[in-house]
Amino acid sequence: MTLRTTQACEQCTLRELCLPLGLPENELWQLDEIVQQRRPIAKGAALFTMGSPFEHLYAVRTGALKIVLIGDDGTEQITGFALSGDLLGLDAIHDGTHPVSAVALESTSVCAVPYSHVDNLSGRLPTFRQHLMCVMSRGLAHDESLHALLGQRTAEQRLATFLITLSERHRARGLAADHFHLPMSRADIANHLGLTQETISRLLTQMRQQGVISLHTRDLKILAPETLRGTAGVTLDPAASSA
Amino acid sequence: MTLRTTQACEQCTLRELCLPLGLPENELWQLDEIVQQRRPIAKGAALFTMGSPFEHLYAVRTGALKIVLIGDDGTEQITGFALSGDLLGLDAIHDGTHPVSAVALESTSVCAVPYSHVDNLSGRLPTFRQHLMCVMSRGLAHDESLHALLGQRTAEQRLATFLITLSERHRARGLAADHFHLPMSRADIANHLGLTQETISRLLTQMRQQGVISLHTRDLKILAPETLRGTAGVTLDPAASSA
DNA sequence: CGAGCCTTTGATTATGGTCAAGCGCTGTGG
DNA sequence: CCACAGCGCTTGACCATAATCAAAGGCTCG
Repeated sequence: MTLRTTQACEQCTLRELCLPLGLPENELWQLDEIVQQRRPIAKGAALFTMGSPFEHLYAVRTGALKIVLIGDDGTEQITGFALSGDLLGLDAIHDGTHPVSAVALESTSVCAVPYSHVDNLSGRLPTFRQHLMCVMSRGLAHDESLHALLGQRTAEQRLATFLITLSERHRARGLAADHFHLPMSRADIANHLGLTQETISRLLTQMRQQGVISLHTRDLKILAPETLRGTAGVTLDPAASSA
Repeated sequence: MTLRTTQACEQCTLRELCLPLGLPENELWQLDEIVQQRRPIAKGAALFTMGSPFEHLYAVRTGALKIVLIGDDGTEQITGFALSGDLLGLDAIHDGTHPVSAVALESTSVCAVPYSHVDNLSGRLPTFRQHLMCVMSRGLAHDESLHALLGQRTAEQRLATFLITLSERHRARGLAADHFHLPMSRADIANHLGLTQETISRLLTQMRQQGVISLHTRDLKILAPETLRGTAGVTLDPAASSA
């Protein structure tokens, strides 16, 4: 299940996004030491499920996941989408149990880091500790922006903001910001934004007709980023989606 | 402006909620050493404002505040309410600037802790570091529940959940869970829940008529907690409101 | 090639928003 | 102590946005 590879953080293309950020060259090996690679998670399978014991932090290497919270009555809420470089599990530290599930939207590979080792490193390497605090802090700030998005914005503004945020996250990874693949379904987007599948579909059609985007199945091109930004109305911090 | 008092964490009634939690007796003085008391903040005044430089973490001693995020277009979103024992400013760590404002809802006093000292303590005292991580982690988990509340619930469910959450927070502070004062206006509640003042007013009237609550001005009694819990439908983690 | 899911589109409805007016605290100054 | 100003709250009438219900078309994968 868990297999070590020769893949080192030092060579990873995600160094600048992921945990290693801020660690001096000569300390990097200490992180490498404790990072475990996992075999890919199949589309639709869970990396971890709500209620399961918390042991590892995960960093997404390739692929994408949705973070899902299931309510007492069975309703699902997608609280975020994790892309490569994102860190998962930080919300589980406080009670040793995952409060959400993480489900792969496509074949996905992750690095796993035992949390006990993370805590240990935190005590020994100030820069690592500070970086970890920054990641969590950014998560909190991001959630506040999301709250504003759901609390104050129309369906159109939410969708526009969502697309821009995705675009920015691609840019941050050195990928094309104006042409990418949507790993999630319309229903997933709708759920995340507090809307319905039908509303998302109608809005996408409308944006297509207005020439703001081009979209075939899940292949998205942003044709008029400025227009999109205009309808969004607000800027949502493009940082860490979910924790 | 900043005055040290003889008030020690050791004697504080909030010890079990606040930063000292988890610190062994013989380490507590190290926290006392760096905590500063501030003169009370008047109703309507800000403890800090969005965009201002981040230097201190704050712990609410008495009173209550609303945490407000102001959008590019001037719209305000109240992302949470801070009660005694709550920690403020954790969302500012990542970029050295407060992403929100904190405005007193009534005369409020706080303890201020320079963040540089917090970081320093984190490095030296593992239990302190772990507690801090727990607080942030709980904040992240709480925000996920809030997302579900805004994304999936009706106006009535949101309000019921809000009242229950407030009630639980009072209970956690050793106060009456079924009879307390609402420090915020109807408009503030509405804004926080993504609704309007009028909707909140109508729902409160309805709950009053059904004998679920009694409410005169801002004096709230929960008469039928189980009924309220029933209409809420979901349980929202009553932990740290906002960070 | 077919089953099943995802997506689109249309018709209708409902929840909560908007606009508007009046009441009632609360606190201040005469 | 009372009067009045101002804000907060309530209530009503009407409206709009997005949900719901329904049906059909289009990928994807076995």
